[in-house]
Amino acid sequence: MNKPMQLSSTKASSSIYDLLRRDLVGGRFKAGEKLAINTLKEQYQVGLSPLREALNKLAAYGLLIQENQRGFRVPKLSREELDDIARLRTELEGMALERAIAHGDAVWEADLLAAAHRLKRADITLDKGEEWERLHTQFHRTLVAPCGSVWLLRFIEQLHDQFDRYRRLGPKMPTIRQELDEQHHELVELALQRDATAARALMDDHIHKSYEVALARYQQHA
Amino acid sequence: MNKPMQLSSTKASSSIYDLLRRDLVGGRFKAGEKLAINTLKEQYQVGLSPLREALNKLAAYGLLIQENQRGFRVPKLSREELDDIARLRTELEGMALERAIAHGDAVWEADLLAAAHRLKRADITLDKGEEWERLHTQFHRTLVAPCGSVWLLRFIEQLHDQFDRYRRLGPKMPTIRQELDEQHHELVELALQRDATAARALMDDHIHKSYEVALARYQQHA
DNA sequence: GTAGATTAAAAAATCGATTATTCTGTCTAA
DNA sequence: TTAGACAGAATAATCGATTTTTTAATCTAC
Repeated sequence: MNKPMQLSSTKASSSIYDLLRRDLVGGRFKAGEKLAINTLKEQYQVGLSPLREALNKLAAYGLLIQENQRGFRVPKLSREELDDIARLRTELEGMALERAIAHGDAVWEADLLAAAHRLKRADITLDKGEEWERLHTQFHRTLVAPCGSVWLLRFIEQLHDQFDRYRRLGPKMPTIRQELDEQHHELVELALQRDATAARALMDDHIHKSYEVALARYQQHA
Repeated sequence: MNKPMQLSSTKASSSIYDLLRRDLVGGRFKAGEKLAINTLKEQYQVGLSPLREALNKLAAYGLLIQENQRGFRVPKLSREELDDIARLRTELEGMALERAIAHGDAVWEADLLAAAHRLKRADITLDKGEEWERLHTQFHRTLVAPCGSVWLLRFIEQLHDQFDRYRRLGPKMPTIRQELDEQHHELVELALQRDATAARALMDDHIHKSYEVALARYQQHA
């Protein structure tokens, strides 16, 4: 009766999409680099059709540039774009956070505490980076989840991915990382207290600090 | 020396993407409808591969839903989503308009006047609908173009397409249409006067009026 | 009757091969 | 010496066929 209900799709095209997205956000490809489809085919062990379908989706999503008859390339990075992304994140995530605080219920409160806790644990146990990244994304997603706007959430997620292309250019910076981690917990507190104004202000600051990290890394070239 | 510089890509995948996007926004498919790929292949006279690549892009863009192993379907419409889209449009387009008014130069002013004029002419000459739609989209695009944020423009365009799925459910309504057309010209005036506050207020009202049209059409079923 | 199994038909996803386009290095003529 | 033309190699895009999965219809046991 309880069907297997596979969470991760068995579709080749979907799994290669997830892998490529992760690798593009994580910086395993150089910005501006041209993707050699045949090489990817071997590296990821998939056929041409599913691979191309995944690349097309990623291009529509903004993680790749598709050029007329010359394949796909990784978008370049630029100071201007980083500024743009950070500014929009501030606007949209602030908006979403206010709405989430207005509408979030008890289940949300519990989810939020859980997400923050898991994130802290992953940080303490010094788990490998990819897992921390997943939990970090999940935390921010949970924070704004009950904002009531599917489209707003969609745009925020897209901007997060774009932002992370910059943030993840360099290695960890323990000092600033700790500061940002503390803000995660303060965000939870303010959210539980339903202090939308203070929460939004803190979110602004949180994004600004992350922006400074990302900018520093970008300027150390890549 | 002057290369052909084909504006419309010769790529089958791209042209079928444009066609399908236009038809999805224009309501030539029923909401919730399942797309029969083989039928589409014949109707649009393209091969399977370019067609699938276009469908994948449209799914990533939000004009189609891709289900695990059962193809593509047209997203359902809902009152909640229409409200969501209209609200976000108000926020994002207002933001973009303010920034455009702050940064737009003399070229922008000229483009704006031209776009508004072309739109008015198309309306008077009662050109066929598709051309008016193109000019209308172009006008709104021009209005916010110099906002300085590539990502904001991208999101606004996406929301416009989504909004139009509702707005274009029914036939023209001449009375309200005229009112909206007048607002286009008032928007140009306020933009040229660099009155960001008034322009934003008018834009809010413009979107709200369009929303009422879209809502009425949605409620007359489809 | 009805729930569950079985199977045939339909449709989706993928593969392997073909075609079309772009890129690269070499050559020629001014 | 160098701009342009050309040919061959590399790569992208597309096609036709195959494989896999879902859907629908029928059957069987209770």
